[in-house]
Amino acid sequence: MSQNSTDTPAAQTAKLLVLDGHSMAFRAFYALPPETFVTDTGQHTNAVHGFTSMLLTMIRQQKPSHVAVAFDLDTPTFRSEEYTEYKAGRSKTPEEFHGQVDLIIKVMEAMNIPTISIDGYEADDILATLAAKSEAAGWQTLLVSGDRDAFQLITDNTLVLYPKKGISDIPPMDAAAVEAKYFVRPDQYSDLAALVGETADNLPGVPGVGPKTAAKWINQYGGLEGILANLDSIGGKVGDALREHIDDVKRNRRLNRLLTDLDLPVTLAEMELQHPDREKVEELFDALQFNTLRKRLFDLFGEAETEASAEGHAAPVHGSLGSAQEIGAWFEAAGTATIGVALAGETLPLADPVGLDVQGIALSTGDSAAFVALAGLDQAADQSLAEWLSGPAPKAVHDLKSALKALSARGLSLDGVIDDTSISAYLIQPERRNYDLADLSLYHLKTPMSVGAAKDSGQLDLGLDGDDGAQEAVLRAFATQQLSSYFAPILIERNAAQLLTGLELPLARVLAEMELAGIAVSRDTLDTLMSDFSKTIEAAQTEAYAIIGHEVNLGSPKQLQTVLFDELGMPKTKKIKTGFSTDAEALADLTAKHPHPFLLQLQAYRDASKLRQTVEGLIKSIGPDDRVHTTYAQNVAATGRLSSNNPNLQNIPIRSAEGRRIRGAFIVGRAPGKQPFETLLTADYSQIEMRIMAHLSGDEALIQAFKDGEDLHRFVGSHIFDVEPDEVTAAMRSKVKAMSYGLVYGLSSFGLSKQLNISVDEARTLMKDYFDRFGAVRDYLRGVVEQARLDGYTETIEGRRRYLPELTSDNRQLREMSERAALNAPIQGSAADIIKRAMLGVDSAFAEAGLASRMLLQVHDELVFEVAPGELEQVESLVMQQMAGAAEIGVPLDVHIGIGTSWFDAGH
DNA sequence: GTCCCTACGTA
DNA sequence: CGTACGTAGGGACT
Repeated sequence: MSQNSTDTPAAQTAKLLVLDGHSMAFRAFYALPPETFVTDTGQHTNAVHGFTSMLLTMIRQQKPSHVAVAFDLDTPTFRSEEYTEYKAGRSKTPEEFHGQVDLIIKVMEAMNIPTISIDGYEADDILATLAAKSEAAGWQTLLVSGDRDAFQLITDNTLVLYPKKGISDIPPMDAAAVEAKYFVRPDQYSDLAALVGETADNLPGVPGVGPKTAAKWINQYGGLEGILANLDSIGGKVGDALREHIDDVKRNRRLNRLLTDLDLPVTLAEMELQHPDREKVEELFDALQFNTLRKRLFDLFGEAETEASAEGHAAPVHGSLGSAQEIGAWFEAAGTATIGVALAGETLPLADPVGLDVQGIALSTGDSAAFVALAGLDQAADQSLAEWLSGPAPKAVHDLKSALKALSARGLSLDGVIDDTSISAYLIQPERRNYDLADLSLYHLKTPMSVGAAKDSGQLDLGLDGDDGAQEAVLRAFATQQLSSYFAPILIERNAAQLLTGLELPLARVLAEMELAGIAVSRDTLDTLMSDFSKTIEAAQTEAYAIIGHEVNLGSPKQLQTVLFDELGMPKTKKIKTGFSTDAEALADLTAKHPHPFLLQLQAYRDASKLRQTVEGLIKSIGPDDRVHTTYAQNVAATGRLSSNNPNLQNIPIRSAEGRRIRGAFIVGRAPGKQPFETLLTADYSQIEMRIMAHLSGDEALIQAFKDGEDLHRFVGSHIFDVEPDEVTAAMRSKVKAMSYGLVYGLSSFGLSKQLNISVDEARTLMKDYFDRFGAVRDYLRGVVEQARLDGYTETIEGRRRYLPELTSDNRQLREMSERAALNAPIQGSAADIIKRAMLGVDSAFAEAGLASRMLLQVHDELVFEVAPGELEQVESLVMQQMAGAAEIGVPLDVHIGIGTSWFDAGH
């Protein structure tokens, strides 16, 4: 325990940081997903990454002068010798954890940080010994451990960091914190733990005694010794239990006492924090594929140098910007770099199309961040900000469409946007389910979107700790900037840069306007429908109950199964996970085989309930402007289509007469403060997918048919049934239609036979005849899958990719599903490309012509417009022109236009 | 409250 | 055993 004088630098600057390596590695392991952190060689690195990241954060935050890491060994310890069950019952370490501790030790070597382990003792004993040495030298000590036993070591100069869950930014525990939590002093903590027991170490305590009782006794008798001396005077059931388990308590206390007098192979002085071995770090981090961490590490150690040498030099502007001068200076300093922009504010109710009440704007380059609160800006500052936002300076945002809507409510515009990371992430990975910024940051940058990580990059010293909204926005701005610069080369490599800049980003602006516009609805019409559908529902319900003689929840498939298959003894339908299907197809089947009045009432109930549900949803979403504002998602459909939600206006009924009535509730509206619009106009592509199929396959016969403007299905029918076009019957035509569309989805002969209610043989013949006549289509469909297997992706006419790794799966079901997706994606996706192109064209054409008419809805192959008075002719011609001219695909793009004061009327 | 399942509306 | 979506209720779970 001797302490020679060379071990002792100036006491006021020395601060020792010691980590319990194993326990922190475990914490890191469980905090980060192992599947995200794996090298090309298959080595998992999540624990290594998390551990290193946490260490860097601590070095940055705590600024220790000395650092060491202690590890347990696998060999027995004096504790397991005394008590063989010590730490027994712990689950085996997960497969993915293997090898990671060795890697952590290598990282420590590269960073010149000593690692210590001692045979027969645990890491916590090393921590205790080091704390004692440090204490004796008059240093400060920070111990990082996941073991609560370390609390006994807390003094005025020794603190313990006990990371709760994962690795979070929590302050170190001091004596006051221990007392607040456990009601005993740190030096009494081991007494308390001995009484209560420690599950993690498999040390049972006194049954029925928790921290509260233990603390009470300790405070009453001064500690375990006092309790032992007064054993007999402790009453109650717990007193009996204590006496009964007193040997356990004594054993616990012997085992949880940490040793402070180990002989260590390293002196305190040798723990002085040094510069990392640059070469070793480069080599190791290359192997581990730690690119972001490498930068953080070198930034951290590089920064210390520059900070020291650059004293008196103007640091980059950090912090809250309040004046025009500050704002200008920050942009000046930022130069021409792309700046991440994120908004802070209050989320508005779901029904409000604006979404967010903007209160501030966060900005971030790679190494400097700032926040501008909108409130309290003087006119000059306001103008300076507005000009920058609407100017050409390159910006990256996450979710451009939302930002545009929110800013427009503040009279602000946003230009110069070169990236929307929610879209670029989608173009890179179109199957991903969520594009939350924090998830993308973790997945792509391997960096949690946390205050700690940002601070390590020199980003967050803003003095904004009190303002969560601002701080969070700065974090988002930073993560957006980082992601954007990470994505930029990937987008180019994947041929997606043009798609982003030339199509999706401009489209976000068009969609923002459509969402803000919404579409007018007639509340009266919807109310009428509501009551009509309700009447149908009630009548069907009453009848159904009467028929079976009791009530049943007609909306419960489970209860219906009982009625249909048990009570009414109907033949079994197709099997589903929870029994037998009661879906519409199954009910139709049953009606054919086993007619029963209950089935009719059930179907009537189903139909009307579905419609009422649709109407109810619409009524709920009517805004104060008597309009419904949907939200389009640009990054949901894997094929490149848009999707619509809140409410979904892409699935408003049209097939049944009753359902179609709902379209009558969507009506022409009036612009605020202006005269009413004149009419609605719908424009839809006819058979766009078949035309794309003709184009992609290059089938001359199909192409010619489209060029000649023939009735496609009649034309195909005449070829495969070998009759004159006017001899194609309705039945033939509908078979051909089903098959043509089916092909686009990868239909099998089995599927076709089921759909058309014909034999599989007949279906097979039908398909063979089709492919005999249109051989290029068959060749194309085969080729698509083949090519996709080779490339790993399919491509649309705009180069939009869909990645299909499962085309080579051993699992047949997965593989065949991917094959069908591969057939469909280029066709559905190209159609999506074309209508998106058309939307941009229409938007520009309207703007150029100075029209007040506007686009309201997109339904995959249809656009809905509100036409201002006197503009009908122009709108019709521009829309036709832009939609038909959206792509040159060797067959004409036929556009059908309808006009009317409601969507229903316009659709006829 | 959350999740899965079934069902069903659209292109 | 036909692609792509969003929504809603039931029912089982916490």
